[in-house]
Amino acid sequence: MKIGDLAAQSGLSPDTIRYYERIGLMPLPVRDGSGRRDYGDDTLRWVAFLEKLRDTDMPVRERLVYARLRAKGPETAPERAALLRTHRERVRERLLALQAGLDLLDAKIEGYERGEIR
Amino acid sequence: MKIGDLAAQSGLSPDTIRYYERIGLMPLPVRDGSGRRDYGDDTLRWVAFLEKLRDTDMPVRERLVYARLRAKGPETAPERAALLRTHRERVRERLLALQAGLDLLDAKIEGYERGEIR
DNA sequence: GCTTGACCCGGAGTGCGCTCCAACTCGTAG
DNA sequence: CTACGAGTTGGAGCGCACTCCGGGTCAAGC
Repeated sequence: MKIGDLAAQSGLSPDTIRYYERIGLMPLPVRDGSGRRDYGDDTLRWVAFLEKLRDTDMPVRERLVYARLRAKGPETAPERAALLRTHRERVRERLLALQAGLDLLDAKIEGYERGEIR
Repeated sequence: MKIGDLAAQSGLSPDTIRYYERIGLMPLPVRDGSGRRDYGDDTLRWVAFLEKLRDTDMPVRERLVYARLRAKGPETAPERAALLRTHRERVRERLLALQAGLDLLDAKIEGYERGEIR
């Protein structure tokens, strides 16, 4: 799989993929005969997971920590789990805050609909 | 209320308040005898509302549109309501995505706990 | 009367997460 | 054989949302 294919299938741009590689989020891919990046399906799954983490607002720095632990080997599994648990707690809080915001919006829109807001 | 008091009560920094004023998010406050900003409780309520919108990821640009409509007068109420409804839809989607992310985290952490992840 | 601390202003700087660019090299289709 | 599209690199640039800075003013407490 070339970078363009990975980009198409992951939804990231080639530039973003190279950027992720530069900062260490993605492992250095093998290169084909003429120096082009060649990816396997494992990479696609990894990128997809990274995107899920991003979607939950995990900052790049933290995804980086996770990536480095993963690269280090299976013995880092407990650390990775701990990292995910910490992050999960933040996601839960964010979810609550967002729900509160949604409730406020509902109330505010209600107010507009009743003509109570000037 | 001086800018420091408003900052303390709203949780924003004085710099952020002045920044909001510069870009038009906040109305120009009255000044006391020596040129200092003097705020009333109405401003505190407005700032609090702005923060709630921010907490739901409404971008500054959009809060600005809302602020300008509000400043324009009561006849813009329908437009403001429409803006909030559009935003609410985005918040709902975000909430779903976040919930999906949370589910994934749960599953992943489960996997780590079962020792299924290398 | 002097120091202190809060405020003023305009503008520069910061951190994040990309995104774009120029200049180059390839492999393939016509 | 050549034109094209997709890839390569290092580095610059961008949009967002603040955040900080320097140099100044002013009112109140000691």
